[in-house]
Amino acid sequence: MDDQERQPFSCMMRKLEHFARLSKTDKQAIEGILSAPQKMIKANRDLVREGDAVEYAILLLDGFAYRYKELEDGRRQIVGFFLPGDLCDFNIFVLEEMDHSIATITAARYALLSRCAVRTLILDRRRLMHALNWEILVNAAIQREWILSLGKRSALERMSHLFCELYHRLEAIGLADRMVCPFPLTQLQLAEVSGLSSMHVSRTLRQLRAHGIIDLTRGRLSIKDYDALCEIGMFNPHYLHLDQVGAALDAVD
Amino acid sequence: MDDQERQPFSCMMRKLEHFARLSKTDKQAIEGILSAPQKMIKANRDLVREGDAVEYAILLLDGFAYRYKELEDGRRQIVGFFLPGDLCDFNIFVLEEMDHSIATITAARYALLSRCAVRTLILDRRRLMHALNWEILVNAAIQREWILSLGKRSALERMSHLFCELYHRLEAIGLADRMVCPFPLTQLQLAEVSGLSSMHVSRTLRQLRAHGIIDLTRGRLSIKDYDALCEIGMFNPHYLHLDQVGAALDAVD
DNA sequence: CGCCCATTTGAGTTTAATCAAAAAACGTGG
DNA sequence: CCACGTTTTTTGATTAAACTCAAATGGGCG
Repeated sequence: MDDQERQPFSCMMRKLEHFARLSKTDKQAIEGILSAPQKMIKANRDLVREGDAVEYAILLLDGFAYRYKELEDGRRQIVGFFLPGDLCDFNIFVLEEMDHSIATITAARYALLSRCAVRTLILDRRRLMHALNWEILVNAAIQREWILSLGKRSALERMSHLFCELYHRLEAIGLADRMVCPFPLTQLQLAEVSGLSSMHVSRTLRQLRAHGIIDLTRGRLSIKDYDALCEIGMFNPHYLHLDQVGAALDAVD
Repeated sequence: MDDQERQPFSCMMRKLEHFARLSKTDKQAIEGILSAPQKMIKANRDLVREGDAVEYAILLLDGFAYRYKELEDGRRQIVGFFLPGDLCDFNIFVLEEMDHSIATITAARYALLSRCAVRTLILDRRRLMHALNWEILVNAAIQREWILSLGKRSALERMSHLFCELYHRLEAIGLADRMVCPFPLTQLQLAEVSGLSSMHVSRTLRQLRAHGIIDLTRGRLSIKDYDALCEIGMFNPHYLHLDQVGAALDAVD
């Protein structure tokens, strides 16, 4: 939350470069979004609420956020994360109304992209469209993996898998290094992701800590035993498709 | 599984027309896919296996299928359904390898679409691309709803919600009418969708039956008390976005 | 008809939820 | 920098939902 302030788009570019090698012009196109109005928002605020009209795509510049859905009786479930550099699904072209809400975890900075801005970005720059399509597919893969977790993994497995996923995603945008990454979720939020009660999250974390596998304090996750964590969570990073480094495509305009 | 055999593409068209009104040329473009090789497959067979190279998009012409993922120890979870008219996510353009498998529930007929065929379909026909984009978003919304179900709904709520979802999706392709629809899933498959054991599925079905809410026999689901089913499942069809009938767009080429 | 698969049922167990309360950490204003 | 209130985390005891194991029943198909 401090480093990338200076290079506001580095997260997005770093991520997209896992999917396609970007040319100078591509990068300039992304930087061009800088002209869009940038906004700040505090932690624990709704960015978008279910039922809102969809007029802009949100590009998260820094901070953590999440999508969530609620049942009538107030039970709520986090259905996805939103990390720096993530472009909230650009359903702006098709859907009129949000069917879920987005809230911040930390204070955040974001840009609102008009339909026009997104259109320019993807129509003019084929490679960018390719990279963004890739991202959509990866997001779908992440959702499938969450369904698998919720359906079949135990509490311990589920949380281990989640730590692995988020570590990899953060590493891909340069926010994780040497098995340490920011991790600003409260245990209540961890409970809302994992479908567990917050008390059970606490107990489960204790187990992972007791076995010397992770250390999670003051908003930082430190993975002490990555192999064990992967094994418990049955984590295989392949579905994130972050290992391509866009090597197949060259970056000449 | 009998009616639509005669009009092989009606399901896909019916579905897409919920998203955009299609012109004659659009429909011809879809019918043009008929030239692609059509294949038959028996019930309970893998159509695509995790790790397979992605060379074709699959268009299911009739029959039911599902996507699933497995853990190393064999636990498996259904992560999505695939109904007549569904075009399996055309990741053909970006991903090289399947990260999940697809299997049939019933005997099925399908077409394999080459990259080229899909490209023609969506590049030439803007409205079709629009409709297909819409479908991708609806699929993402369905996945979010599943995550909510698995995370927060009880066994009874979860199954009720699933019945509502599938009824609506089947109705949208003309396979459901008067609260009756085909429902060829075994209880074991229902268990693999809902994250429950098959025994618990059986008990939960008994409850729904006992309250006179549904009747599920010999592959047919009959919803006796739709309002009660919706209320139990906290189902709101809005997220399926099937209520537009593409009215906003006219269908002139 | 008989075999195999799917479904049902029961009993006992396990996992995770709930309820309740204490302890720790955090943020803010004095 | 400390005291205060708030939020978050931890812990224990109890309960409930769903699982497992086991066995019986039922249906469909060759």
